[in-house]
Amino acid sequence: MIRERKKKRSGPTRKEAILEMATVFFAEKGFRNTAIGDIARNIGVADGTVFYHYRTKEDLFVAVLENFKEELIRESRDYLAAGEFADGLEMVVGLIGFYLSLAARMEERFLLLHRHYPYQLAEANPACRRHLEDIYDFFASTYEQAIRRGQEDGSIRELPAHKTALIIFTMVDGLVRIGTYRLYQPGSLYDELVASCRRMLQPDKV
Amino acid sequence: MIRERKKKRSGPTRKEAILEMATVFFAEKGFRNTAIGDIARNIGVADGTVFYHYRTKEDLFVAVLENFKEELIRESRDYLAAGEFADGLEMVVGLIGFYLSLAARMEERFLLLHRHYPYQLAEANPACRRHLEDIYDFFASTYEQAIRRGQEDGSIRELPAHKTALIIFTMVDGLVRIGTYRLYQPGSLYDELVASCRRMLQPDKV
DNA sequence: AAAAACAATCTGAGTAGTCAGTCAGTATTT
DNA sequence: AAATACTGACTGACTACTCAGATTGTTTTT
Repeated sequence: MIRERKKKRSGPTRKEAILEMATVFFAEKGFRNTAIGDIARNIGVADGTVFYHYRTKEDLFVAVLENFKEELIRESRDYLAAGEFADGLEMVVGLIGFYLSLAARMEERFLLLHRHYPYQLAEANPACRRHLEDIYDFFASTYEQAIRRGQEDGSIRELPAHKTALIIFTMVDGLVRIGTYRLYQPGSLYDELVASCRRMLQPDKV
Repeated sequence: MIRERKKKRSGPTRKEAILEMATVFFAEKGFRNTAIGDIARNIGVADGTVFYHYRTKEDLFVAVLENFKEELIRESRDYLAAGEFADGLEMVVGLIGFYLSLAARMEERFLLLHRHYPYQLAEANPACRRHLEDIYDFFASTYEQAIRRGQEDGSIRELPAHKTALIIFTMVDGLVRIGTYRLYQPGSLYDELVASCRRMLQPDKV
């Protein structure tokens, strides 16, 4: 079989192609409903090739999760580095908008986090658990920093920063989930969500 | 085989036993990871018996969901009928507490709603979709009623009742989910959640 | 430069296992 | 006798993973 050279920068390597295709399938159909053969066939590769690069299906899943985590965190860091926020409260609002835009842009991949499988796997697989914790810790601590900043500059009232961060993150992530389920049309909730958070965080008027 | 009589009130019928055991397995292990044989073996019944009462595995799942929906709504109605609330805001707070206690009491069954499978099935299976919509509509509209009542009695400010109801429900349900995943210890978030909601809903002090 | 040796990558038929659903026949109830 | 409830061996389809051998890429030797 004639195969394109691959080390010489001609697109993704096969290992990368497998990871990408696996991401699509795991997100869209779930772990159990994805056959290794689905992935292999879709990139024109033999089943065995998948197992050459990833020891087991589970390993492949964890690699997909790790890859997604890294992209998530990288993009978020970029946003935070570029963004200038008037105060802590505006930073919280900015983060909410960013998370929602990220979820819209990576809609398919976010499904990975909104399925039950990874959390189940996390109980038996420490690597999986670590990736999930990394993701949640990253966002929770980012919200927390914004809240503390707001408390210093007076845009946010005194309240437990960590707990409040978790509550806001839960809220925003829940909104994304509702959108995915298509039980409600979600888009219109954004403005109200931001307004609710402002009321929740702002100091009482004096 | 000697079999206990069943129509004569000696415990659940076999059909009911199958439904119960299926609930446990679908909730705990998911649809795809539950084999009909698991259910049958655990109640000492042949595989064929399950298919005698439920045409397919999918039908059985929808029956489980319907059953859960009915219990959820029945219990909630009982709570609402019994509860006396000082005003609309206290009713919202009461509902939050009730939902969390329900989720704790039916922890296993709530997993049914926190898996992705039912929402995926809903896209192809109208009965499944209807049950999910019934559940979400019920809770959303209950919160909405409480908010409207609060707006009449002055305990809640002017805000879009329906959207706010969805936001609060999302928040509370998200809290339950976080608890299930065991990534954070959730219990301690309850007080802060209620405090956040009060701030979100209360009129500005004048 | 060609050949040979070595290493890395890939292949796909094969294995062993699982499981939803069927059905012909048996047991129980009415 | 008829209807209903139940059985469990069987079928057909699927699938994770293996492995012996093929192909390709790189390095060393001649």
